[in-house]
Amino acid sequence: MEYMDITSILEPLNPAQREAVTASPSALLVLAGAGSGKTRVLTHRIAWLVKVEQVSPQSILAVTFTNKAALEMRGRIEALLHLPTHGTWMGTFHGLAHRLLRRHAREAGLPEAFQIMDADDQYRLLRRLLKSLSLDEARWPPKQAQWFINAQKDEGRRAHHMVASHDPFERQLLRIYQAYEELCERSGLVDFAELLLRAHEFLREHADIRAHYLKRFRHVLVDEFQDTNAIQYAWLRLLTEAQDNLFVVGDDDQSIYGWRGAKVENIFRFQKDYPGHRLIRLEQNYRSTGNILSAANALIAHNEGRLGKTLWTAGGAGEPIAVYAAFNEQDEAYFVIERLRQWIHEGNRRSEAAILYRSNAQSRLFEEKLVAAGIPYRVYGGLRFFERAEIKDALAYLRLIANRHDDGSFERVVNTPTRGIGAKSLDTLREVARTRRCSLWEAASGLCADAGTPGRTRLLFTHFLQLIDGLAQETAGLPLYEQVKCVIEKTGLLGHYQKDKGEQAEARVENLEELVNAARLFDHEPQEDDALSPLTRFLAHAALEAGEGQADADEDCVQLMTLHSAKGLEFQLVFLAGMEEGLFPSLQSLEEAGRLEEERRLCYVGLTRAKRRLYLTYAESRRLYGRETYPRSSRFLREIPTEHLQEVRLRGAISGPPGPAPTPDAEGLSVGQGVRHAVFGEGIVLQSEGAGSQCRVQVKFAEVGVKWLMAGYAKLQSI
DNA sequence: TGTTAATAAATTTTT
DNA sequence: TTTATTAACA
Repeated sequence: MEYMDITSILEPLNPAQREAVTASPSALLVLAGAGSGKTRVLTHRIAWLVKVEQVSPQSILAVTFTNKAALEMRGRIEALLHLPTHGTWMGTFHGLAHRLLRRHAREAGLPEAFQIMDADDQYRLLRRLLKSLSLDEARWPPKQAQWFINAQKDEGRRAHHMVASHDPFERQLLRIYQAYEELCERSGLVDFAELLLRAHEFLREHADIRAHYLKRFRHVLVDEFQDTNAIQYAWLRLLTEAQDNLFVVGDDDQSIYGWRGAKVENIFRFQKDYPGHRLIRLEQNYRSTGNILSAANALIAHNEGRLGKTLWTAGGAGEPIAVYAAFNEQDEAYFVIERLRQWIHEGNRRSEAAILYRSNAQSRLFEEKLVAAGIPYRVYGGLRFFERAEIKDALAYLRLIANRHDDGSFERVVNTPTRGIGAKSLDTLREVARTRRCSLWEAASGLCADAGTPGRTRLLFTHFLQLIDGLAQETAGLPLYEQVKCVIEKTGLLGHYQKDKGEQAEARVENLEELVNAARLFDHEPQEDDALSPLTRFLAHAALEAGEGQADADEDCVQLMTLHSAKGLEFQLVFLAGMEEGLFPSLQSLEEAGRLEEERRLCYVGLTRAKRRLYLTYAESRRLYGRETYPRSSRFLREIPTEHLQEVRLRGAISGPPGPAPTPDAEGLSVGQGVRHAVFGEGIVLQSEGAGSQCRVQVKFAEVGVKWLMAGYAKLQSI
């Protein structure tokens, strides 16, 4: 019987995969190309450890980036082992850090009832904070402060670690960071980056507890290693002192989240920090045709400093990649829809076709045309369930019940539905809270007790406070879904949306009902975490797993998504739309050298999503932000050898040599192009207007900023 | 308090 | 062009 199990673990593997799965103890880096069976290696490795090496599932720590990946891994391992895996710490970095912090809240310096803020909560908190610091939002955009703070935390830097910069702007940001930390501390709030940072600091500073986990986790496995940021890497270092138990899988060519703090360099650091490591490359691809792979290989070869990897397939070359030069974006969408129609007509599944694009804004036209053609489709991205306004309102009430001092939640619902508590009352309330350095809840209690407060204000606040206190008492012993139900009814939230006759109101009511349902299902899930109340667990779940984007996943429909969200997926038929300079690679990525390489990796990801048929399309003219632009075709098209491409011509006529010809406009200038000016120096063309002698171009110069120039006079030199 | 007009901005996104 | 946010208004 044992023997059979080993067969099922090893048989589906190729030699390289088998080598990785059965490797004896040592740090191991698996460089897994797109479609080379990365997840399979990871899951089979775990199965191997448990079945053959007799490692207890409890001593395995497996980390992924998304909940989806974690779920998939768990499912596949259970299928492989015929065993439940609940004893295994398997989850996202954030999920596991959260688990650690809940377990050791006191040692980590957190209140037992600490709450997790999602990005939106964090943004709102910062907006309030900036206001309370009397900083002008226009000069200090909350988004920028948020970005700054998260970037620091991702690097493991606390405000007090940082030396005040000479740059006054950064100095102010640092002050904001400082104030933000204090505010979070005071209100028991933890943002996403804080989960990781706090867990790291806590493990670092508590040698005894660290020793416990070091002993426990005999094996640490990491998926998508190229996406780890500095603090995640430091975290892994702490947990793998033994040096021989870290198994990471990743692909430097698929690192596309550098802008979010991910460090491909971690792969190189790994090689230095774990000198005894082994490196295994998975280069056999089971997904795409030979043409697609050769194109992808050729494209990515334009990047420097790669670890190097060449995908190959045992299958045939397949069809060439089709390139279509559309007149404009309308024509492009029209072309794609026609080909989709054909595909469906041939009896293929719609869900096996995907339209991929660089930016979300591009989806609109495809959607319009798909609607007109009556083809069902699904757009990925956008608001997820737990991010919807009405759901966040309901959760805010629940959070207030769990923790009265959660000011963000207080502000969110104190006047939702309207209770006559307007901006003025809130201003006084905030003022009281600030001077007394207390929470809004305490400030409101204070106002109610103070005889000097105007009667109306006092009445309204008393009402609100009683509502929350009352709800907390009433729902105390109830099952979770009853609690949720009670809250959305008694607070008037449900009634508020039921009365509303707006377009979205009906959907909102449905969503609130769905929330009750989600709570019911959640309560039935096996309880992994010890002493936590169901409500606390549910709130954490809502923040950490925001849910799916759209519900109608079961219908067979065409998939629309950005290149980023396509990572990890595969489709028989792929359209890569908008292959234009300035769009893809995006304009802003042209300004920094490293970012162009990331765009190229993104293109590599896009190409390797296709299993059988791939279309690359671009428009010779595109309306962008209400202006007509005449972009050049993407350099990425030109980086693919023409032997793998075939230009598509509508209306039959077959053209001469395959491959896209660059299409400069009359002046030889196009958006995104680098230029040199005799006086202003080097810059990038942002847009152009008019034609012939009237042609004007807008150029962003490195030194003198953005300028409009007459193309005829400026004597711009292409670079 | 909710609506409307004006204004500004405009990649990529998971946790 | 669309979208979001904000200030002014009824």
